[in-house]
Amino acid sequence: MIQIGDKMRILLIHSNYINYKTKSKTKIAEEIEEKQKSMRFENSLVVFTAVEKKDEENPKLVVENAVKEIKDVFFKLKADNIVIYPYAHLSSSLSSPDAAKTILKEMKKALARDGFKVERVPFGWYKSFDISCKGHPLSELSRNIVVEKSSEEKEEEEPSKFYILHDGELYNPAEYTYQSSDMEKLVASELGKMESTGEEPPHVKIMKEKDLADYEPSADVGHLRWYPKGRLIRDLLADYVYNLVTDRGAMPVETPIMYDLGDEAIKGHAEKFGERQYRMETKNKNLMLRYACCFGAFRILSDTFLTWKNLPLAIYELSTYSFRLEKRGEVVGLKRLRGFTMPDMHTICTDLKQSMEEFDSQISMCAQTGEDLQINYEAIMRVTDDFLKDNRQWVMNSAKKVGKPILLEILPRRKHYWICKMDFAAIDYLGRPIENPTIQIDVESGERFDIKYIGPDEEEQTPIIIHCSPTGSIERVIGALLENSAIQTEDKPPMLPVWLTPTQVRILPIAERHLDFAFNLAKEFKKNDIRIDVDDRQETVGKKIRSAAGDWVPYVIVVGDNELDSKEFTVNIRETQEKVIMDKNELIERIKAETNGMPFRKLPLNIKLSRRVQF
RNA sequence: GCCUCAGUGGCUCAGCCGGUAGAGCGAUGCCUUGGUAAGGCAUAGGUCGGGGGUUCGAAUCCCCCCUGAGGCUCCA
Repeated sequence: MIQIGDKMRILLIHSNYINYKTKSKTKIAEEIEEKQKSMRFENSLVVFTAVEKKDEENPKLVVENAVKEIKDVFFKLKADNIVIYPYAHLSSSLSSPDAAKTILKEMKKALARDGFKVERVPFGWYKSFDISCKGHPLSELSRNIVVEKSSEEKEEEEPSKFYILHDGELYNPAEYTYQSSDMEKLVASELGKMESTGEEPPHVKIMKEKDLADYEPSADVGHLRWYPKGRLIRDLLADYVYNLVTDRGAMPVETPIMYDLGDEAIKGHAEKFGERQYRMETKNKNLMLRYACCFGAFRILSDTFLTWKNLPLAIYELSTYSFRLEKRGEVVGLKRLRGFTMPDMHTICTDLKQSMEEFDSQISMCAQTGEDLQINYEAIMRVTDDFLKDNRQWVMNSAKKVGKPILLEILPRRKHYWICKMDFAAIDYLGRPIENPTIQIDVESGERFDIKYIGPDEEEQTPIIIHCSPTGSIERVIGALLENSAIQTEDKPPMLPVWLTPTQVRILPIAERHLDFAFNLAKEFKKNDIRIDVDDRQETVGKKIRSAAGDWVPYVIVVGDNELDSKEFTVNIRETQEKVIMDKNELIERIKAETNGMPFRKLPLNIKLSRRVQF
């Protein structure tokens, strides 16, 4: 909720000139230099300012908002400089003089930092002044500087309560006997009891080594470049989620990545994010880059005529990209980025009951992605105390749908837009969670964005909205897969699921005379939608085997004189490290079975390894 | 953002009580025409993250900035 208190008042005058002369000191006068006793400014935007009592509660925000307003006006005019003039008479509830001085000084600093020519008239003196107002329509404006603060900031927060929820019973996390070490790690991390080993998560090195992605120093921190193999995996994951949600009836849309903060609903939803927004100013707009697809989705829904017969209704978008201005020290690898791609589905439901049914079905969808991606998720369900009291039995049943014990967080009161959410996390090599899929029941945005549907009684109703990212961000999925591979190294060779691996089959010809045969064989696989390449480099077989292992190729076939006449091949199978004799069709069938139901894209690399580029 | 640490050929690193760079892998060329995790020889490749300072002289010492890692906090 937004609170609006008393606020700073400013009067803005676009003047031909202003000059002032100090007369005598008051008790609260600030010390000034001789030259400040009398000054004149030409073509100035004069900002008469009264700092109010309430402004003392959040001086930083007041300064920020005042500066914003001043800049807005300044850009519309052709003034040369800004003059901040303390003017107590605008207010009947003044702040303390010290607070006022600090705020005025900060305003000047902030404007100067942004490159404006700005002066401040001495505080606490009786002054005479002359001003010549230009008199055009915009030359006299007054503004109230609104101090907004979200309810999250006010008063001490009561801590949440945490339980392990196992078969409908609640356990104290400290006394619970964990069956899964991942769950134990997740709980430790959630409750702030993680011991850190101080290492870099291994996926960062792997993503570079395998030519998937890398940092882009010429962008902002936390924005990546993706090489062809990484791009392929991203695309396959995008296809995967697209199929997943459209099979369930969601409708894909695409919406802008930036929004006008002049729109009250946009602004209200954005404020929830506080400082983590990327903002940009154009000539007369204050814009933000989206941090999720909510903005576009809600705007579509609020402009759509809906009746109860349409609901539940889901629209889906893959946000290439979403932007969050994460703190510098927190940005790392694929785990925490400032620019990332997130599948984002919004389902609008008639009422809480319908949203709870949908929520249940989306739990199954999220759990399914864990299986398809071969990633182990642990789950956290977070509910407000009120919601739990009213829906205890449903919460217990929903938790069971996860199929294993979950962590339950009970928030004493609602502090976000949701009243119930489920988060799924993979655990990385170092035992830290990577939060991925999420489902949230949103009771606030329907009203904020003026989304309505016609109910059975022909009355307008406000719907409940569910936010869901079935896999979490694409980058985090890849991060989790790579972390998994680092964990796997201990018992089996690291690899990706076959449907996601760039080269699925590699042919190693022994000598040059086997090349034609190798390429012809490769064609057969290609025809069957299998990504295949040929190591045609002039290297020994040993070296080619080694290099195929480095590329995590799941199936490797060596062809030489023996194979030219035979229909059978010795296939090196990475997963089991066995050599198995198979004919072509057996291998094709095996891969088809393994990748059944998963999306396919062609290999975006030259089939000849001799022609490949290293990134 | 704050605290701690780091930044040397494409990659991994050595050199760092000041005297203007070195290895292995990789790359390129030649030789080798091969049967399951590095065949041989040779060559090229570095404004030592950027800027400033101290000095006769700085990769090396000092300051600022950039980038990266870990922690604090939050999240997809």
